[in-house]
Amino acid sequence: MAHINTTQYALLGMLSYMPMSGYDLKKFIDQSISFFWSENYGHIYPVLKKLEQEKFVTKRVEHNQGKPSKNIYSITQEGLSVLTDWLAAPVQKEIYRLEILLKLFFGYLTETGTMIEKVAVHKKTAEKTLRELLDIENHINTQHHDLPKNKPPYQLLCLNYGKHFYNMVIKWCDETLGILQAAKNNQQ
Amino acid sequence: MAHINTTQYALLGMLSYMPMSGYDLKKFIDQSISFFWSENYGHIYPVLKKLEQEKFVTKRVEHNQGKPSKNIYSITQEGLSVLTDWLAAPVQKEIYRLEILLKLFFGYLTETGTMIEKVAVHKKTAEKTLRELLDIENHINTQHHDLPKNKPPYQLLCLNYGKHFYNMVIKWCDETLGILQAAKNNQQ
DNA sequence: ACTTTATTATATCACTCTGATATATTATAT
DNA sequence: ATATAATATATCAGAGTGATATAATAAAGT
Repeated sequence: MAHINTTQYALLGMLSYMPMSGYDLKKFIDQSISFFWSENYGHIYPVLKKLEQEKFVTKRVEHNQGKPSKNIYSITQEGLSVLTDWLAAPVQKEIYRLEILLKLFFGYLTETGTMIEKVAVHKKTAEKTLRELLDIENHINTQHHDLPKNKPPYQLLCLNYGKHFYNMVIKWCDETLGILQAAKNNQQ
Repeated sequence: MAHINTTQYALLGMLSYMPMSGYDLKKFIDQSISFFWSENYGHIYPVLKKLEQEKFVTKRVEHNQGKPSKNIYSITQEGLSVLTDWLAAPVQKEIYRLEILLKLFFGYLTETGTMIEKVAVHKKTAEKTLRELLDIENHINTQHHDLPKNKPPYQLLCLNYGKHFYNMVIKWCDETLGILQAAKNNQQ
């Protein structure tokens, strides 16, 4: 067997905020947790169907003028229960597959300049994502939404991970670029 | 279509070091790049078969006394060529799926103590991996293997990423645990 | 008026990758 | 003599990715 299906819990968690369609879920995920989690239609729709069969969500059809109809899913008591069970269960082994590092590991097979370019692009991407995260943080901080009293600011804790992560990536890129550039200068 | 098959390049890259069997490849990967890359038998064997059909590797059977026979794969000139082409190609979009953050994001649905435990375990795991990385670094530094002159120390650059990453994770865990503990004390 | 393009919405498919299990051989420990 | 561990390959169900197909309506360009 593969990993347990984590997508179902991601969807249930998002539906605990509010009832949504598959299309809404994708948009919501992309706009809130995309820096550490992603889902795609090819998985969302079949998983929603499965969750409905298991009675963890209920479906109703919403007819909209000016837009196609959509299937709105709501989480059930049973769904909320399996979601909180999952929250308490141990985290599965995290799998990292960092293609940038795989290329760098085999860097000796190619020109130093090729690797410099890869790392430079990686840095640019990290800087862009960091700016987006800071925008989100700003957005959360300026809107005075009533956070539940005495509950930790979970969204900000996640965001803080992103800030730490991308700052670290930028720092590593700078260090690495320095070493690569020095080696390249030495070659000439 | 899904992502392009990156496993084939990981295997070709490893075979550029020396000819190996599928079993050897798995061991080699687990012992060298497991902190940023993983492969498993269920993928290694079919990909090796495909690489052989495409003439990017050749197979010979090695009969060993005391051990089962094994299929030793060697990279061909053509294989080396597609490998270096891949090195020069842009890095695919990196996909992050951090289950620990997904749980934390939905933390408001459960007890603060549950989330404290998750983050504490995460910290312990990071500390253990960091210690393993430092052992590998020590190992690389003490063995005086002749690094190619004027070539950047690519293995150490990758390792350095791991050190930055796990140190960052530990720092974030400490910050997060402080905030969660404060919130919990406030609840009582 | 007509066509193109963008957005909303769902479904499906080929392919990648994961983790478990099955099978077989030999070495080592009990 | 038996159990266990290590070596070695193969296979399978299921998770997850990204592309494409389909269809409805809105907006924009010609």
